[in-house]
Formats: sequence, C-alpha cells, structure tokens
Amino acid sequence: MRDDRSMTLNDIAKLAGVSRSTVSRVVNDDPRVRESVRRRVQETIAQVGYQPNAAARALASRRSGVIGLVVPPSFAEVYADPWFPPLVQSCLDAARDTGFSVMVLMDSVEDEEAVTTLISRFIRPRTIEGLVITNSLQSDALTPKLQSMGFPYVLIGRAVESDRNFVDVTNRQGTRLAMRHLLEHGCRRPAMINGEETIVSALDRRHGFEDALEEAGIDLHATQRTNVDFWRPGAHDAALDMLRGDHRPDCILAASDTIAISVIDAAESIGMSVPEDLAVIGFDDINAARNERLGLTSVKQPVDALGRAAIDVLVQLINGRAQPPVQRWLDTTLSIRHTCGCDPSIAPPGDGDGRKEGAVAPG
Amino acid sequence: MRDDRSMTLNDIAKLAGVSRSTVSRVVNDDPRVRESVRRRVQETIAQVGYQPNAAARALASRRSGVIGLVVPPSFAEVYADPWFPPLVQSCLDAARDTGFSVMVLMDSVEDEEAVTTLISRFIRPRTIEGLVITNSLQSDALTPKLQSMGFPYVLIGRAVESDRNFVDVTNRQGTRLAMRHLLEHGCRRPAMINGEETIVSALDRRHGFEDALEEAGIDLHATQRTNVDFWRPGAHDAALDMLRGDHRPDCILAASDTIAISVIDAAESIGMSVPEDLAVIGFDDINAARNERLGLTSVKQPVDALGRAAIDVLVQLINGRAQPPVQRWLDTTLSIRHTCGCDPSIAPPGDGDGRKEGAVAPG
DNA sequence: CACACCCGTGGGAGCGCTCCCACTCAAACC
DNA sequence: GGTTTGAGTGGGAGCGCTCCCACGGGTGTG
Repeated sequence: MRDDRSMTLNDIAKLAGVSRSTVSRVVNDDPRVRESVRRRVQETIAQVGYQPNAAARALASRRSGVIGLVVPPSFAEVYADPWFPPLVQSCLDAARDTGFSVMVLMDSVEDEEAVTTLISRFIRPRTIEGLVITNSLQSDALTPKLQSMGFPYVLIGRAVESDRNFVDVTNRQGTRLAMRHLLEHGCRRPAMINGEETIVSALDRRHGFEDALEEAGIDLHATQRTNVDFWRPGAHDAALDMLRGDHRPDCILAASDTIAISVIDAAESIGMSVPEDLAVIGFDDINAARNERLGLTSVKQPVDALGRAAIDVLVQLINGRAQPPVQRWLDTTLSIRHTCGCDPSIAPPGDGDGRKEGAVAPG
Repeated sequence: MRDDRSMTLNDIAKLAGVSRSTVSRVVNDDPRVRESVRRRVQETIAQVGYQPNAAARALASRRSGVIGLVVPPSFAEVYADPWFPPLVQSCLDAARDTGFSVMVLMDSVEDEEAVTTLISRFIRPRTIEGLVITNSLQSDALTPKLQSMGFPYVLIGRAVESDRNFVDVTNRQGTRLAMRHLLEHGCRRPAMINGEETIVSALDRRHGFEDALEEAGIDLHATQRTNVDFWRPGAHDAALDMLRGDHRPDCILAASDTIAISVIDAAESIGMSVPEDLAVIGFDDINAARNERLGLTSVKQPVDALGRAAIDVLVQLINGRAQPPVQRWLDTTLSIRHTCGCDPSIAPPGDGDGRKEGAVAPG
C-alpha cells in the first residue's frame, strides 16, 4: 500500500485561517465570499495543490459526476464501423466540457442478465448519474428499465417507442434526399442495400428511400432491396447478385459508406463503371468517402453534434432542467461528389443544400 | 431532481435483525459470520435489491474501485489501427473480472498541461486507483510524474527508461524471426517499412530486423529502410519508391499489417506478384491478414493476453502485492501464410514455432 | 434609537460506508 | 470451577465533504 492521507478541506481552512465552509465555498464558486478572502484561500489551495476528494464529495452531495457510455459488447468489432469512433470521441469531449467524467460500459442491451448486472453494478450503487446508450436496437432490454426507474438516460438513435429520450439524425430525410437526387440524375431502376433492420436507423433509411420513390410515382415492387451488415463484408456479394440479376439497377443507394465502397468495388470487378453505368450514394460521409479518387457522394451525419447533443440532453435530464421525454433531431445533408453522376465542379441538380465538400477540388 | 434516498446498510440490518457491521461483513464476504445469519442477510439483500453506495464505500475504504485507461487524444484517428480496439476490449474485460471499473481518459501524455489536468482531475481527487497507459511514446510527460508520486500505473509497450512498469510483446524477437524466415526463403535484398520511431515498439522492430541481418552477415547499409505512419496512408507511396528504385528489394518486412497490405497493393499495381517477385511479412496478425485470398504472413501479437497482463500488473501494484518496477514480456510468434513465399500446406522452413493458422485451409 | 435586514462567516449534523475495539457466550483448558 | 480462548456480533468513531442554520456586524428603515 502506498501512503494514503492527503490534504483535506480542514487543512486548507487552517492554513488560510478560515473555516471549512469558506474553503468549500471557494472551491465551489459560491459567490458569498469576500473577494480578499477568496483570493487568500485560492492561493493556499494552489500552493499545496489541493483537490477535493471525489468520494467524499459524491457522498455528501449525492452526485458522482460520472456518466456511463454504453457501447456494444464487441467493442472491437463495432469499431470496424468508421462512424463510431468519432461519435464516442464527441461524447467524451462534450462530457468533459460539462464537468462530467465518462465510464465506458461495454454491455449488451439485449441480454436481460447483462442489463441487470449493469444496473446493480453502476446504477444502484450510484456510481453513475446518467447513461448514454449508443446502440438503439429494437430488442432493447435496458431502456424500459431505466424508463420505469426514472433514471436519466439518452439514446443515440431513436427508439420505436414514443416515450424515450433520444437524439437522432434525420435518417429518413437523408435517404429521401439522396434517392431524389439519384432520380433527378435520370435513374430509372433504383435499388437499395440497407443495413440490418433490427437497427432502427436502418428502418428509417429504408423509409426515406421509399418516400422518394413514391413521390416520383415509382412502383416499389419493381425496385430491389436487400439487407447486409452495416460494416462487415457481405455487401460485395449482395451487390454482385443485384448487378448480375435480371433487373440490373442503374443506381444503388447504400445505407453506409462501407457498403457503398463494396458496391463500387463489385461493380468495377464486373466491368461496370461508376457513375456512368451505376450511380452510387452512401451514408455517413466518413473520411474514406472524401478520398478524391473515390469521390463518394454520401449523406452526411453531424456526428460530432450528435454526441454533444446527447450529453447536453443527458445533463439537462440529470439536473432536472428538462422533463422526459426529450427528443432531439439533427439534420442530415447530402455531400455531393462524383459517384452520383454529378460533376462536382458544377452545381448539384438537387433542390437540397447538397453542398460541395472542401475536399473536392474546385473546378 | 429525481427521488434520492435509497436503502442503506442500516436499513438492511434492521430488516434482517442484525447489526450494520454484520451486514457489511456479509456484503464483503467476511468469513466471520454464522452461516445461518449470512443466509438470512443475503435473502434480505436480494429481496430489496440492495447495493452498497459506491461513494460511501470509496470514502470509508479509501478505494474507488476504478482504474483509468489512457488512450491517445485522437481516439477516432487511432482507432483506424485495427490492433487497438481488441486491446482496449481486453483491458475492459480483464478489469471487470477483477472487480474494477474503467474510466477512459482521452488525454495526451506528451502535453505537460494535459498531464497536469489529468492528475488534478483524476488522481488527486482519488477518483482512480491506477492507470493503464496505452501509448508509449518516447516523449511521455505523464510517466515521470506518476513515477515520482508513487502512483500505480502500467505502460502497454515498454519505455526507454529502465525503471518503468510495463507489459510488452517481444517486438524485436518478432521482426528478427520474421526477417530470418524471409532470408531462409532465399531473399537477398531485404527492406523494411517501419512505423514512426518515436514509438518505442517501432524502434524495437527495427532492431529485430537488423539483428537478423547481422546474424546472416548482411551489410545493413545495403538494405533499404523507411518510416511511415503505422496506420495512415503513406506506405503505398513509400513502397512504390522502393520498388521502382535502383535496388529493388526482393522482400519487405512491414511494421504493421496495414503497411503490409499497402505494400502488396503497390507491388501488384506495378505488375509484381507476391510472393513470387516480392515476399512480404506484416506485423500484428490482424483479422484482415487472415483473409484467405490475402494470406498475409505476419508476426502475431497476443493482444488479448497483453491487455489482461496490463490489468493484472496494475492490480498487483495497487494492492501492494508487487514492488515496482514490474516488467512483463509476452512472446510474439510468426503466423505463416502465403505472402512470405511458403506454401501454407507444408511445414515452414523456419526454426521458430511459426505455426499455421486455423484460418488457412489444410492442404 | 430600536428594529429589520442582508452579507459574510462558522460550526453542527449528516451522507453511508469501513474499521477497530469491546463485548458475549460457549467450548476448552489447567 | 475459574480462566483462557476464540468465534460471532454490536457499536463508536471516523472517512472528507455538503448543506443548513446560527451568528455577528454593518447598512437601511420607521
């Protein structure tokens, strides 16, 4: 064991010639302290390098200053999704800015037992004050419990139930705009490769696809649609199947950039060229999409804003400054590049704010 | 604000008709409790779903049960390294097994100010009991401070200083074996593409490369070596430069699988075939390496064991069951596949335990 | 001039645990 | 039969904070 005891509030109080309470006020920025006294105390604190004991503070104030971030159990696997790390990072940044620390909880939200463990390990001992849940599945066992406990939480990605707290991006609007854009390019035989529809955002993306087709009066039954994993291999084969089939599509809307890249790969492997023979639009607008050679047109999610919004909502919930359910939507936009058929040096044909990315060389 | 007050030790004591102390003993698995009493208390606890308050516990016991995991500041960027997520995951798993929770600290260890912040936010308030540091750079500003404070920490990846706690893999031995293997394949003009040598493991990998060459009596000055980022693009161009140069190498040892894949890409783009024209060995043995089509021979790191070892060492340090410096080495091995020139269906020519991977189809 | 009032300050009483010491009662010893 | 032992139990005294109430003295009011 290493030496334990360190400075306490009382020690500082004695050193500065004031009471414990006054030091506490200074530490907590309580205005009811004379300026001269405040300075004196602050100097003493700085001199000895005092920092209040977190446990004592948590015990007395009933606030731990820690929030939990639930990430899917197979951290490693999910991190294959290039969209995920920036999200986590923005949550960590935002939490830090609001004075909270973050505990990463690698837990399944589907498994009843894992959920129970999580609750009894972190929530009941009051280790954490709130929870950000990064994966909104339809089979979520955690959220209902939090809901009934009245525990502050926020989902990243909406839930199907209407009474949940969440922040989300307008997935449906995103694919709707993207598909409309493709149609305006003259596409006649649209197809979509979607992620697994156990994930709510995949559902929404499909609906946006369908919205656009309906608006254009296209028969949904004549279009092709298939589901693959968002990030894992599989899209390549799915795309090949489509492209070799009877109703070879002339454009494919992919539910993620990773899928889009596989699609382009597949198309080129059978001698098709993008966008001439096949227009492609992805989703997420990951870095790889911005690669000049690739020039993937993609629906952009405001990932950083999403993380910040989640923390913001959660903190409001924790502080009782907002009444649940709190639901916040962030807009998706279309990042136009080459693969949709646009020459990126000229204005996009769409109506939207599909703006050119800085990464694209100006014409 | 939500309702606060919940069950306490005292409440359980009253319900079970025993004293606070007895309940505490039951909760903490103290043997000095009669079996019948223990059962009664446990039942009461289970009934009301009691969990001890973490803050009170931490305050009284002077132990928070939390350790910090320092990851590089640009979480998102580093996660491009496919080797990193499994490492983090193994740390999280191992910590959970030992009853610790993990707080992810996204902080630079180079920046003096960031280090000060980290110390005053997490260490001095005693929020965390120990620190796992995942990136061992040569310009580390954190470790010296921890060292002089006597604060428990462990580096993943050795430090250049001899008195640090660390766990590491035998990088040098790994590249030495790999290079020797290439030489046994008849390579005459070896080259290496290394990571940035501000990272200690890159240094070690270079030394292993040199060791093998010296053992074989090959003049180091006649070999080519260059440095690129471990994970970011750049290796492609570096490889092209080498392969188009005057002394075109007949084998390249890459310091990461990501680099190795770029190298193979580059070679094939100028009409060379691997392994016939160019033998390649990578490092890390990431999933992509095991891809059958690619069949990348690679130096395998026991990533999972590495994370577990780190937590193990840290916990021993925290509990005073080990005296610093604690240093632990884990072996690297060679995973033989196609790109080194071996037919994976037959035994490798090397002396090592370069064993075939299960992923490789038996001949 | 007595009273109310507010600002700045001090100290008591917790927060819910752990740790230690004291106590009881029974079995084991001389 | 008195004493030692030890297992099992209870309760006091913290851990280092926050929160609340009380207090003193200066200013403002009737």
